[in-house]
Amino acid sequence: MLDMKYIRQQPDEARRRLQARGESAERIDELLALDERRRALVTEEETLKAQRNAASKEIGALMKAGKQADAEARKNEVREMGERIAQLEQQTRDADAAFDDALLHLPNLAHSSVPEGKDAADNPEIKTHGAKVEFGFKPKTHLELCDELKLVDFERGTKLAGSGFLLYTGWGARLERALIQYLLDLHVLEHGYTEVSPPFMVNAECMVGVGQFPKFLNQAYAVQEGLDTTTLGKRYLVPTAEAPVANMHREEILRQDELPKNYCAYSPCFRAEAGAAGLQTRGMIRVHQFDKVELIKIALPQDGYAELEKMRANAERPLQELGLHYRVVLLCTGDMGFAAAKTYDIEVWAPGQGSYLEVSSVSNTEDFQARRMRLRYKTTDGANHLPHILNGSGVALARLFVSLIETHQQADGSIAIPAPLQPYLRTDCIRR
RNA sequence: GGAGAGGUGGCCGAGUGGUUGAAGGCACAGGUUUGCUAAACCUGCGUAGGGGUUAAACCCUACCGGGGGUUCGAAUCCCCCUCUCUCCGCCA
Repeated sequence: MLDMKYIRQQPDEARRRLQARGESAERIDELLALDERRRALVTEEETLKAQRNAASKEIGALMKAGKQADAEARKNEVREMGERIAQLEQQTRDADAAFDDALLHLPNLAHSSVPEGKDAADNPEIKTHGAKVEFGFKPKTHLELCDELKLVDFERGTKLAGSGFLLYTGWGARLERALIQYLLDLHVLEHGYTEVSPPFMVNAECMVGVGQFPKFLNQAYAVQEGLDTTTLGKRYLVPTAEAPVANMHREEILRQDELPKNYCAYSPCFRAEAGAAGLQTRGMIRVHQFDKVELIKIALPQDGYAELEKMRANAERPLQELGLHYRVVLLCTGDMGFAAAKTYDIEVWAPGQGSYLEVSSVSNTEDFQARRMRLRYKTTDGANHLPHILNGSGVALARLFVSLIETHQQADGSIAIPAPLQPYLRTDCIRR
């Protein structure tokens, strides 16, 4: 959620920055109009309330003094005032709702270091690590490897839950589990994050807090208890651990010396991908459920961008250790997610696909999410401020799995396991 | 699912219709005393919105889980909802 004071004070700048994100600048003017209407109603309502409060106090004094007749006369006056106030209250409520709805639908504005651009084609590549693997043989795709080594049973995954759901089997299941454990250990033991294991469902408030709702409600899986339709929408399967973890301190006031908070969490991620084009019935690139280890930071505003760089380095680390080739791109204004002010995407090379796969998105949302969830911190002199909230995948698993097996496949069809993973998998090679 | 208890400021905890935004305590900030630390004492200290100011000061409104109602006036009375806790049942 954007700062309305900023929009009121710098409307031209807000218009320009919103436009850079591919949104219509008119939305600022709509918002300003709604804000003005809202404030006019509030002012009128509060003036009347002040009069009523004063009159009520007088009535109390009159009654105490025994002047019943005078008190009754005043009561009649005030009663009429009450009717007008009730009308205004209703109008204010409606105006507030319209204003809030408009504000909640506006995306975050980009940080000044973010390049302007229209879409992914305008994202500058800022770094590459390693090089595309060369094979002395024709490399297989992850689909072939999964079939031959029986790592994933795509048909049965579909049988169990429908297309876009995976059934890992044998070494595939063990590899998935090993990767989760490896990633958690890396971030917790070596990068100093505090591990949390959150609920895999959250309420709607959490979804609003991180910016998933109201705009992307159709992307979520809404849960219902049995056939009781009144419970539909009370909870949603998490699209990412960011939803529960970033909201851990929602509506709290943290002490400045508690920051930064660094959290790391594993969760499965559920995404309906409504309307997404090209959802493959086979393959692991785009699915409705995948595993992910997520990093979350709550930081002082002045530290937000330094923490973003740290987090990006933390997210890159496992790719380096696993011997994977990847690149980092800086998302341009037109390609960023709704809540982000600045985002790095980390894309890992998948030789069988002949393309880079996004395995991590590392963002600073600045105070956008904090304002939505009313999360603040108190400085030592007692002032409340909004912290920066950062999130980053560290990393997404299904695609990491693809890159890993495609990269480390060998001529005989087996897969070499990189050293850091061997203790978790208790083997150095997966073969039939 | 059944029965009961309860949601008050950063925390604990008083408060059953009229200067109660809310006693008291803790925590926190500033100060005094003091070899240091500690202790004691004094002072300050909720959140949000609107108005106001160069900025403050200041003024107003709302908020005691949420929403309605009664009333001139509600933390306080009534109704609904919600969440938490305890016991029972069921269950991984």
